[in-house]
Amino acid sequence: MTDTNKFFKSAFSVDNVIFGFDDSDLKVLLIKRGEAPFAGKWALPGDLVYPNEDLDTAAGRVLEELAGLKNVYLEQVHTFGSVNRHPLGRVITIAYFSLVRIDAYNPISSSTMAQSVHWMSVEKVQEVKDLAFDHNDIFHACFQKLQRQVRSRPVGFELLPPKFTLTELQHLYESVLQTELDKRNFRKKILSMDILVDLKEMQAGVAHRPAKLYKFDQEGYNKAVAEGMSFELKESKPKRDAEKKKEVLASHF
Amino acid sequence: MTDTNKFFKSAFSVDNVIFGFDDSDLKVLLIKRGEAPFAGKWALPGDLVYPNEDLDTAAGRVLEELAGLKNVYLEQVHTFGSVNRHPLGRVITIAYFSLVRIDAYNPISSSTMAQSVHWMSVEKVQEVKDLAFDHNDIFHACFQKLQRQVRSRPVGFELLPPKFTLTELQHLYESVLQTELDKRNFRKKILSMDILVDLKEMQAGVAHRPAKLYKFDQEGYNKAVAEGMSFELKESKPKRDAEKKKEVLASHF
DNA sequence: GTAATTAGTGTAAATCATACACAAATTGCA
DNA sequence: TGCAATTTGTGTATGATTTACACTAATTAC
Repeated sequence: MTDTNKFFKSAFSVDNVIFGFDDSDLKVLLIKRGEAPFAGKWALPGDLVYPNEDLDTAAGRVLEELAGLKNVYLEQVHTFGSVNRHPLGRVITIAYFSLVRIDAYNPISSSTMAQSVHWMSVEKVQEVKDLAFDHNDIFHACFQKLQRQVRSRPVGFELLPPKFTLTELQHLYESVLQTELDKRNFRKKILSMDILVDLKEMQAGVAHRPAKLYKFDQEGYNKAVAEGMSFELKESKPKRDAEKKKEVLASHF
Repeated sequence: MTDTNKFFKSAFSVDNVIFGFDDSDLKVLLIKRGEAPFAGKWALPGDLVYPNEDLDTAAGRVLEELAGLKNVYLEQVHTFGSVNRHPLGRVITIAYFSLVRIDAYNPISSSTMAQSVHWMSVEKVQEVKDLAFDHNDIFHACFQKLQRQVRSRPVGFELLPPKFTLTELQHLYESVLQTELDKRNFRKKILSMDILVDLKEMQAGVAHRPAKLYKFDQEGYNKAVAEGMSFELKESKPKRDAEKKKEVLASHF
């Protein structure tokens, strides 16, 4: 199947779609390239994988070098390997996404890689059609994966600060799913999952009724996962007849 | 991000978990290796990617060289790149799975790669713990992916002959999901999806009441997909109290 | 103290999933 | 010829889940 003397000049890199959540906006960390190819274009952070480095390690390294963050949630998404995707040679790239708390973000200015780093909202990224290389495709694949993930894992907890309100959590889900959710149904559901702890604390300094604060219950989550629980989400928009039809088909054997 | 002079001696391969369905058994195509490393061990079919070849093309080529099959359903699953996964050098591999009809399988005996090729049932593969390289991990990842896929795409149609009975289709689903399904509920559901055409033909030559034959309705499927339909499956085993609890959590916002 | 703002809460109706049993159609064989 | 064996094909009632929806409570700013 493999034969070392068939090796040819090639390399592999990792690229990382780093998601953060900030003031009701889901954002992605991009770098403005200073050098050719694609000088001046926005690109996803990435790097070649070192000879003695596992792929996941390389993706983690990129994140650490760029944002000073260790041990964040990281997931491999897809490998992009079109022959001509890189102008300087045959370079395939393994795409990852990661979830970070923007409030913990700690840019290392001395990074040689970071010419100009920017948290861009996903809406904006979706409008920028000329990211470097095939990074539009990579972003798209990773965002889609996140949207699927959020339905089966309470992915939100990596993105929010340690204490948060139910409204903040709901807004996070709405940003990820790019849809609106019904407040009462959302609360009913998420509370029934037994993955939140009511901190018996209140929000302070807001010009309206203060909200209760919650934290993520790691134990409750582990138990739920062990029991094979899945976390599903559905939008709450009013359904018209045409839309209702779909749902008939979406049901189960 | 990348710099051609940083290239080091490395390569990438594709490995392919080829699923087929035969007499109520889901099977995988394996090759018995004739040469070191791992001589005598079962391995997944794969090959190095050629310098001017896209990844998907390479995966398709492996399939064509080995089984004489073109244009089959092929999907990238995961990339495996542990530093020491290959004894002869740094070789990462991009894993694919494909779905083929065993009745269309057409082995090319002159293939230099094929020492000994065998369709092994997934149950058996799950018991064989010493596939070559990290192929146990690769198989596992691909089978899991198939199990997820089958819930959101009518994946079965690539695996069955053009005309089939509902019972055959049900057995296929049961093999993939490794569970039993309720006959009446399965039929109700799959027929409601509008992806099957009743051929108004009957099975012949069976020593019992003959079943109706169906074919896959490509148009109906395309339409359903366009409408954002999802195809979900659930097992039909009796639920005891402990199990019922999970389902409460599995519901939707 | 009043306006503005957001938090927090319950219920009824519709839909969907599940559990379950028997008659019909064919072949093989006595 | 007909009876045993086998598999097909079909409907309904129950419980669970999802959905839609509106008002009161708590706070700040002025």
